[in-house]
Amino acid sequence: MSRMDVSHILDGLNNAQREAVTAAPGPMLVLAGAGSGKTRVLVHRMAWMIEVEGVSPFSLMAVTFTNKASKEMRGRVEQLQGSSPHGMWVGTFHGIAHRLLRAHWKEADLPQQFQILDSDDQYRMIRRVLKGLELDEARWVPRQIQGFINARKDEGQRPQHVDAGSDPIRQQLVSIYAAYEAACKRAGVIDFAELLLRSLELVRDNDELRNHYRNRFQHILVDEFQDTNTIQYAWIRLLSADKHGRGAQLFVVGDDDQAIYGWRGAKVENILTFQHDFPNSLVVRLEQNYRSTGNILNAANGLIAHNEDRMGKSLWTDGVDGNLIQLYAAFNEHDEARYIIDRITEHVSNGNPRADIAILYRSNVQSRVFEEKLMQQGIPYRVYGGLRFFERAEIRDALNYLRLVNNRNDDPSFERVVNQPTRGIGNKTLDAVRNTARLADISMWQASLQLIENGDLTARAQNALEGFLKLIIQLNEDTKPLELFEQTEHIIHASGLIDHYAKEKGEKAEARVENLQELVSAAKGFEFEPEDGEEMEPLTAFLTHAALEAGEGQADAWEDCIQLMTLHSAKGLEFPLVFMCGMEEGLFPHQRSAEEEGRLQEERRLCYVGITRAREQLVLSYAEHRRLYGKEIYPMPSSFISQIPAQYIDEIRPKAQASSYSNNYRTASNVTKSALGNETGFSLGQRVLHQKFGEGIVLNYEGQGKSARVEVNFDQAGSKWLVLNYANLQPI
DNA sequence: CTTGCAACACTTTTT
DNA sequence: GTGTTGCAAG
Repeated sequence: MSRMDVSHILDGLNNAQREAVTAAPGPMLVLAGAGSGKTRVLVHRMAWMIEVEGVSPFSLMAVTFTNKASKEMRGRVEQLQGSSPHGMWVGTFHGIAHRLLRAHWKEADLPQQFQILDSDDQYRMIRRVLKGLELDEARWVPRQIQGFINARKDEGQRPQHVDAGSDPIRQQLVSIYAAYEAACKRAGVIDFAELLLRSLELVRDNDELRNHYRNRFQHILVDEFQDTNTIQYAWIRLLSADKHGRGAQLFVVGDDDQAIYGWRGAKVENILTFQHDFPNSLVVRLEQNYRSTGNILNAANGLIAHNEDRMGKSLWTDGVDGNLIQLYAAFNEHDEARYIIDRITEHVSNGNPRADIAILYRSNVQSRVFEEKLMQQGIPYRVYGGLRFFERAEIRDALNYLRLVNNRNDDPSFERVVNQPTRGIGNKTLDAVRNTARLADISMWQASLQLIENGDLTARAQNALEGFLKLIIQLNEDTKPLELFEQTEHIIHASGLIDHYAKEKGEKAEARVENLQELVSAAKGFEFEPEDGEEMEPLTAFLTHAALEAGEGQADAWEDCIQLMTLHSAKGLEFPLVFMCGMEEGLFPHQRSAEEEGRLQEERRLCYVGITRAREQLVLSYAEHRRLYGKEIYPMPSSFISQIPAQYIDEIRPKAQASSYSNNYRTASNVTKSALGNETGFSLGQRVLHQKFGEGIVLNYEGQGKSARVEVNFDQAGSKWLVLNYANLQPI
């Protein structure tokens, strides 16, 4: 090999990173701690392969879990390389699986224009199947069935593979699974799990194709390897090099300490399996952290050390120790929010951007209090999660019209839009259609035609149904010559969808109309970029895009605002100032995870993920009293707090005096409020009304008799000390 | 087919 | 406490 300048690839890498990037081709496991520069390693590894090893980008594949991650990876490769290397496959597992299935739809036994069923479509489909089987939804809960089917698929099991034994419930589940598969096939649709399973079967059962791709891909890089499920790993494994070196070299990067998706089928064990499957694999640990202060890292290390079955890793930094982690014991969730927002206000008034600040919580309900108070104070914030653009009802309606116009046998779409807007096709008519479809094993469209032809319906129903069929046929004719965005525009108008929403009142309806218009813009701006030999109808490409990339959450115009999100959504992100709230037993670790040791360990990893999001300052908080789902609870502080070595924690108490009370309070969590016993007649956390200041919450009290005072945090006026004798507080 | 009311449940989320 | 869903009446 001639000497070449590789400094741009290697400069700035530490020893471990360098070892990973420059390792000779061969199976490789990189255990990358939080903030240790794993994306960097992946990207530089690709550059190394291309520039130094002389591997063609055509022979590289890089797989991620999210679109965001794959976009970032692609962007950074371009940045490093100066241009986008062509022929390289960078994408999500689902994206790449989809690509394979489009290319080999015949071999995969799919219709050429197959559509993707997202979770919501899938749920509806399952309910239809249950109806068809005349099963009671109360007994056969669709959500559970959906979970069952997806879990089977994630394990690689078809209905015939599931061993139901003599368990009648399980046998029934399997037959529902089979009926669901048949329905999907009839409609020409496949769900998310099916994308993966089908492409696994494709390369597993088709020698020619498998050999083709094994010849093509010399290197496969996998991000977030700890999140892979059974079939994702099996799929990579199929393409990987055998003992003769034929196939791809695997370069997998992951962190067992950040495995937080076990509940959705991810198998951390794949890390161990990998080492077993590739005994000659090289293992590199990235432990130097470039994100957080020493104290934060030590806290994280201390906590995660309580987990068993770890690969073992310890983060360190050559940076400063920084501040201690602060712990605030709040009286209740309002006090917790008040404290955090006070801190935020202070931080921002020191000239820091709001976007530097994140409030992290275990479950979405917790965002409410913060939202209320932030809104009240006019502080801009953004809540992650929630419905995304392509998941909104009106958008799904429109897309389903597009789908149905494109493929009349698409039953899920038929069902969704047949009476949206209402056009007199009620349940009775639909039941007839469903029954006919089921009995004759035909689509609802065909069944409708048959019913009309045979005159099996009442005149009214027949008219309405015929009207709908004609509408779809008309839409199809009218939109044939049009561009995608014109098709979209025509369909939302001619179907009556947009009028339907325009007639509804309220802000919500207005937003829906706007969203529909936005959909037209999205279609206009949508450009399908085919890569080596990919072919897709613009409409199919657009629908695929909608299913595979549901769009941004609250895609507000970028504004400098406080970031609110669950701990799960925070994975992969970082913020200078992080608040982790609701650090309480039952909330975090969550009640439902408490019973099993394995699930508890996953909660602990989630806590570890949260801690390692913080760059400079981490603030933990818990409430001694919380209103949750309309019930009063008096939780214990999270066990995770005590599992962080005490020397890294700085306890901030509202008032020393109050804390001793509240400590008693906590240990006697089942004792009633009156047991608090003080002379003020008010209890901590109680809501009170003041003539001038309005409503507030009792935070603290001191003194006795005439001099007794209470501290009240008023919703509007803020925190004040009041002498009880004069204040005339009313309990609420 | 729409409206109203009662029952219900209530981690975490990407594709 | 809130939002969604199912069922029955209008």
